[in-house]
Amino acid sequence: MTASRVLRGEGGYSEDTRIKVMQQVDQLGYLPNRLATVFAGDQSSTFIGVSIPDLGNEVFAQVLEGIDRKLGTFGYQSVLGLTQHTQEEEENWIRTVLSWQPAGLILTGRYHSPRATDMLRNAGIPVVEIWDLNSSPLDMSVGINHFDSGFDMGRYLTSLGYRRIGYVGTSHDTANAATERLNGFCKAVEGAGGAVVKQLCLHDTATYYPGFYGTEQLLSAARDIECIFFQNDAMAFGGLQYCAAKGLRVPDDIGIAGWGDLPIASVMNRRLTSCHVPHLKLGQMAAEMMMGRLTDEPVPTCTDIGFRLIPGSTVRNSGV
Amino acid sequence: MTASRVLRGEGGYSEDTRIKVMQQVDQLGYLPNRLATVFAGDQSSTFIGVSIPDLGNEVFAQVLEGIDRKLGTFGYQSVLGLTQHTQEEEENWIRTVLSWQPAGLILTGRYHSPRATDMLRNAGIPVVEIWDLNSSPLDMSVGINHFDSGFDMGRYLTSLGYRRIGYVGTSHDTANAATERLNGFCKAVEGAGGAVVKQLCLHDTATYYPGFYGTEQLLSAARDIECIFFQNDAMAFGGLQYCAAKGLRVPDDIGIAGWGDLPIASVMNRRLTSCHVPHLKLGQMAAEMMMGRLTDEPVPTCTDIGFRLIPGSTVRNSGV
DNA sequence: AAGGCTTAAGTTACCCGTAACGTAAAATGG
DNA sequence: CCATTTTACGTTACGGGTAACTTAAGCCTT
Repeated sequence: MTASRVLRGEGGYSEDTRIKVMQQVDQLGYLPNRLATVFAGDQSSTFIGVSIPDLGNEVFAQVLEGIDRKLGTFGYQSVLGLTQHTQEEEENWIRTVLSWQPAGLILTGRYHSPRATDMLRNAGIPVVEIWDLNSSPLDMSVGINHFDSGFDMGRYLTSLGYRRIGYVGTSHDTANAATERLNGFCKAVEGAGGAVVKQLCLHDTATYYPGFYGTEQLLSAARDIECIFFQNDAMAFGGLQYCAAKGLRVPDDIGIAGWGDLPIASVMNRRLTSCHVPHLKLGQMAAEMMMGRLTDEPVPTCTDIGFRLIPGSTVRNSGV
Repeated sequence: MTASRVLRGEGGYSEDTRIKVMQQVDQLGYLPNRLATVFAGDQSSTFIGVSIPDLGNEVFAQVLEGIDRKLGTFGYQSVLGLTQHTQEEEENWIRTVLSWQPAGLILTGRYHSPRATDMLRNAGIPVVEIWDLNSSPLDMSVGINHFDSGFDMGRYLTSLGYRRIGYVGTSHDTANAATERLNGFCKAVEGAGGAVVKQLCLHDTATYYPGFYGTEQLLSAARDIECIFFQNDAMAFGGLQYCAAKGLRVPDDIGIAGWGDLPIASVMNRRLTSCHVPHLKLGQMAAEMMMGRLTDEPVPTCTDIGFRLIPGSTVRNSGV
């Protein structure tokens, strides 16, 4: 009992006792059971549940890295959940992870099942919704406005004279960030007198190879496409390679635009037209907002982390 | 009390009671506190601590994905630890995560601090050491023999006639997998009458851009290098781009070999000489071994997941 | 030297779910 | 119809750490 005092260093014991206790601790290899502390309700746990769609997407891997590193500096741990973009998996994961009394949750995306929303509200713990900026979040939110980023890309491409544009992405839940980007993109393109002639939504992962064969499908379905906007950079690289393999010159024969600005872009000889999002910073900010809330500091409810359009050289230089 | 029975469905209650209990559960939004169950010692937790060096490296992100998905199918959760390749961070993380009474641990690498080893032994829970195959593991191990994979690459490159070879990697703890690969590589090269003329170990992350400028450094220090072996594919891509930028033809002027076979390789017009490791499968296997041990099934102590040399076309075709 | 004060250490109760046991009522059986 | 079994539900105790309280010992003051 006195041992508990010694280990927490709260005082009320003599130096002799402290030494005796520490000797026993060393000798027995004693590790405190933090479960008991949390269970007793004396303090909250140092778990933060973090749900991420998948790690095959480098972007989310970096967000998670940012989160976990920042949490680590505060002595907190991430409990991971890969929810594969589905609300159902997210709901199940939330139920499970809440039963472990986490100190808070960080969730990717703004759309949750009704039951999930209920549980989150009842849990009474901080929740940060990331990725998709949510102006009326459950609690806190950090991310970017995907609609706007798609819109900006659409405006940029049409400003270069592109009118007949294609889209290659993947389909998962309809209400996700990529769909918002596509919506913003279409709005800008159509507003400028262009047309998104074909939208291809593959039932596959949003990675390199689907980008490759998706481009093939798109171009065989609509030969007169002048430019393709991809769901992300990985798919755009796949498209770029398809063009190279088929002898299509980029940007002379066709324009290519991605989204997300993968690290590999930094060493490519040709800069991919894309949209940069500070992934690592996004993750760190999410963790900081969480920690701020847990330490009762004033925390902004909503943080727009911002994006930056990268003109690149895989689209033509200026209007025709 | 009867409620506990109803929720666990263990029987011994009437249908009327069941309905009444479930109504209350729905109404109150009751979620069981699994902490209490574990704490009472009636069952073990469903946490598995997973330590990974970093997620900037796509390879480890995929390993983690494999682990977490597989654990998820068994109703287990990963508690993440990014240990940045250092034993000290690993030890601290182990101490913390053990205090949460995890059901088991999955650790990257075979080298742990003495205290960490003590804690792991005393914890009395399953431990899987991944990545670096460990023939005498603490408990279980799954991975590949990195020395052998480096050796194979060295033998392959010398078989093509390369004699003056360079290496570009990063330095972290000396005793890690990349170092083992380099050791195997050097042994093979020297055994075949070649020489690893310069080994560059950058104090940076093992990613694209360090591969780019590392190549510059290496080539300016040793101009007569015929071929470069990189710590991983990301660095090799950086090297490839450096060569392209400087007008060095690959493989005519210089050979380039990476390691790890990144997904992006699948769409490159030129196949990077590399070594394929089934990352996702490695992670899944680690999770399966863990679950097997937890359900008292017989589990192999050591699983060699295997690698496959990819000849690629960034080195010359055959001996000079 | 008696009374008050400080410090060190021990005791009790609680957190929540469940194993183990207890009990009352209903069902079964001879 | 009473004895026995079964069913349904209640009670108690426990796990490990700690807040709150109690006790014992040491110290000082007048």
